[in-house]
Amino acid sequence: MLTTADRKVAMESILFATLPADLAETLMQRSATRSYQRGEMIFLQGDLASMVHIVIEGWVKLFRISPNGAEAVVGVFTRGRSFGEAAAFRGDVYPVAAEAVTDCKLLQVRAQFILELMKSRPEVCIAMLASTYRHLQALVSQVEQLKAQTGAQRVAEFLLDLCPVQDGACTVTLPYDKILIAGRLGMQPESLSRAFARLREEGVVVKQNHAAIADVAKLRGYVEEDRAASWSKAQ
Amino acid sequence: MLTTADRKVAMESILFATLPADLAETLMQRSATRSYQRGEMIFLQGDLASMVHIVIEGWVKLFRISPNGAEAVVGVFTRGRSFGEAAAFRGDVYPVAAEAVTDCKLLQVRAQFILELMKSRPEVCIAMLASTYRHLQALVSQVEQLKAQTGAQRVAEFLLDLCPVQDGACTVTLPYDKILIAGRLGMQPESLSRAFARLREEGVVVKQNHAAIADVAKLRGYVEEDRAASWSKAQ
DNA sequence: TCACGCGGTTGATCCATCTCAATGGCCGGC
DNA sequence: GCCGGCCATTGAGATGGATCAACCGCGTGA
Repeated sequence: MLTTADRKVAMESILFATLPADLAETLMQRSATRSYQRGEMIFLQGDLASMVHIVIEGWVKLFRISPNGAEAVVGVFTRGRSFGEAAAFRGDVYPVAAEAVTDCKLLQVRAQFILELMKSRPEVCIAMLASTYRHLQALVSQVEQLKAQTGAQRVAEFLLDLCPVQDGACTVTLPYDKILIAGRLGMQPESLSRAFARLREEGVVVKQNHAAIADVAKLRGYVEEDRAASWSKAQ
Repeated sequence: MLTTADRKVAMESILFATLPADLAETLMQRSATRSYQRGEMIFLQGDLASMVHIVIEGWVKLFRISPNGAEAVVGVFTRGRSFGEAAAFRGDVYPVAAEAVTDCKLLQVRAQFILELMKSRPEVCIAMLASTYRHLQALVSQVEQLKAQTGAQRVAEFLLDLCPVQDGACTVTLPYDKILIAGRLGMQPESLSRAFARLREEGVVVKQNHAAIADVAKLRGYVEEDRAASWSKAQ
């Protein structure tokens, strides 16, 4: 059931935010919410895609199992993020699998409804393109990070993304457990642990699921350091 | 100037292929081609995006300069591939830079024209979504490869993508120089060289810009091997 | 209450890749 | 034809991260 609060989250989601209110309302009325338990699969890689999903509550992990059996986390989403649009609009199969990493609640919209709406209202298209664009952006920056940054730098950037402020001190809450953070950042849990240890000398203290950053601007400086620079510092 | 052959390439591009012929024609007439020399910048990361680009001829590299100065290649495109859609439709800035890696010719369409067309013809939207989806797919699989495969496996997969056949022997031409291939695969030129050397024992012989694959199916097997398996083989 | 399992940390070691350096082949200009 | 520069390859050493193993703290359930 969609509560008023749920409705608000959905309306502010990337998918619906740029949509005229009446259209969003129509879509929502034709959609269902569904709850998943932690660990439950939402869909599998290769499943036929008929739904677009919007996270109302909780955390969802998108990942791919590569032929050699390794798991690669492609995204970790929480409230307001939508996923599955691209595949669902094409009536294609999902290129990734989705799993609930906490108990969670999703709003699921039949892609067919959206497609029909698109035919009559072009602004729906723009909204859909906008949300796909967000995913594209996120992936581009993920590729950049994987290719051009060390583990500790990726962790630092991850923390900065959680940070509400631009400078000064700040404490952030780690949104999900460290194993998943490690996966999201493309490393092993042990390496994440060591990355945190290394960040300690950059003024980051992690305790439980909280990270205290002494100086946000300084940490950003660390992310922007290249290897040569960090080497010269070590001399 | 658009020759008949150029026109054909554009019509078969991801962007136009799913578009009704009359619409594609309209767009093409309102667009210009432009040639770039090897090494010339097409646009910079952060430039205001007003054009959608379609490669008619040659090769284009999309890349990001990360804060620490390292370059991360996000894509390398040739004829029929379009890029810049997402940013241009939003009137946003390009999240990546584009450079001609060979002399090349592009068809450049004002995003504004496409947007106007979308308002009257919803099928245009679907075509745009489809092309954005292709980019998304490519990025997802790039992330997977970076996270879950060794360098030599990524190189092998790159070769297999170039392969026109499913099994047996095959010779492929490396489409651009090795430095760029290395960048595309997220490694240094030296590492690419060593990866080729390692693939020699999988039946791959590289000479100049040609790679001879003795057994395509066997190479695919190598890609799907995980580290444990290759380790046990070494014993 | 205690044993157990799980998430997380730490240590030791190994392996892949980066970096720096040297060399060899190819091509274009003179 | 020769020279210089660029690309590609190879070697040696440094480094980051993975892997394997041990260990700690905590919560849970018998």
